[in-house]
Amino acid sequence: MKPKEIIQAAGIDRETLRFYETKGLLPKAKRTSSGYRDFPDSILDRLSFIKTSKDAGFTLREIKELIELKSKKVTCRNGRDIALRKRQEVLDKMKALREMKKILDCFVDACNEKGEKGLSRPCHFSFDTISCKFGK
Amino acid sequence: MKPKEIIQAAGIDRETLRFYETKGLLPKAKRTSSGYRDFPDSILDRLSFIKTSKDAGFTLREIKELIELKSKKVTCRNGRDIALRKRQEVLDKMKALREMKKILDCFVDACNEKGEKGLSRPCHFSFDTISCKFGK
DNA sequence: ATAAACTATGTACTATAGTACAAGCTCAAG
DNA sequence: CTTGAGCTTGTACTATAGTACATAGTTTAT
Repeated sequence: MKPKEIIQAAGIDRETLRFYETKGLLPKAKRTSSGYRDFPDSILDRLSFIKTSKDAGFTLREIKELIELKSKKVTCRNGRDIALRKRQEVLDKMKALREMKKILDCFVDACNEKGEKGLSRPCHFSFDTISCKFGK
Repeated sequence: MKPKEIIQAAGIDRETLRFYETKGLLPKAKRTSSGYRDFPDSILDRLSFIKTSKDAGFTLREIKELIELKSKKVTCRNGRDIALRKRQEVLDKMKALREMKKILDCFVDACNEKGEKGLSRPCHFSFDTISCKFGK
């Protein structure tokens, strides 16, 4: 695949594609006679994996480490253990999100409890002290 | 509270405290006669809120916006709607994390399926193509 | 054949979130 | 009354994840 096809299919821009390439996150591209890059179609899976991982809050460095588990230096056992640690990080992040959701729900409830008139006025409670008096 | 008490209680360092202060994330500190800062105890709630928000993947800019909902310019209705949008972002992040967890689970299962001998050898499948053939 | 679109490379710039000094006050203990 | 821990301000530096631009070569459509 040529750059333009890739960036259209993956929804990233040319510079980001190159940036990921310099970071070693992408499969090696063949070169045409004139030096144009020709990536394997699998690059779309790779970019999709990068996106999912980024959305999950992992850095490009971490993503690279996951990608490199395929390398022949890493045994399945080591790879599995690394994956299990990452899995735990994911669970921790989920916990943080549940906590955040709770805080936001409480804030919303506190606003709604003010009724129609209250909703039109400034709200003087703030997130950091609200700590879910509303039993959520 | 004086800086040292705060950084010990909150587990951040002096420079980070000051950095947050310059970013307008912290309550105003009174000054002692000699110019030392004296923060209200509520700073610990604030720092805790910042931590939760950061763990949930929000930027300091976003966190500041949430903190400023208390300002008198914002009605409860507007504040509530902003909170509801943030809540949706949290739900989206949760979805990304579930997706990531699924990928990691599949990788772990794929490794385990190799058995004792396989676990000691390199694993040649990678995350971006594994796409949960294992029915998770 | 020539202009427009596409590509490669290199460099520079941005924003975010800190982290690391350095110089100079202040306060509390010995 | 001095010494060290703690404080203030300012400045500079780092890493991450891009984004923008300039220059130059290549392909494609008219």
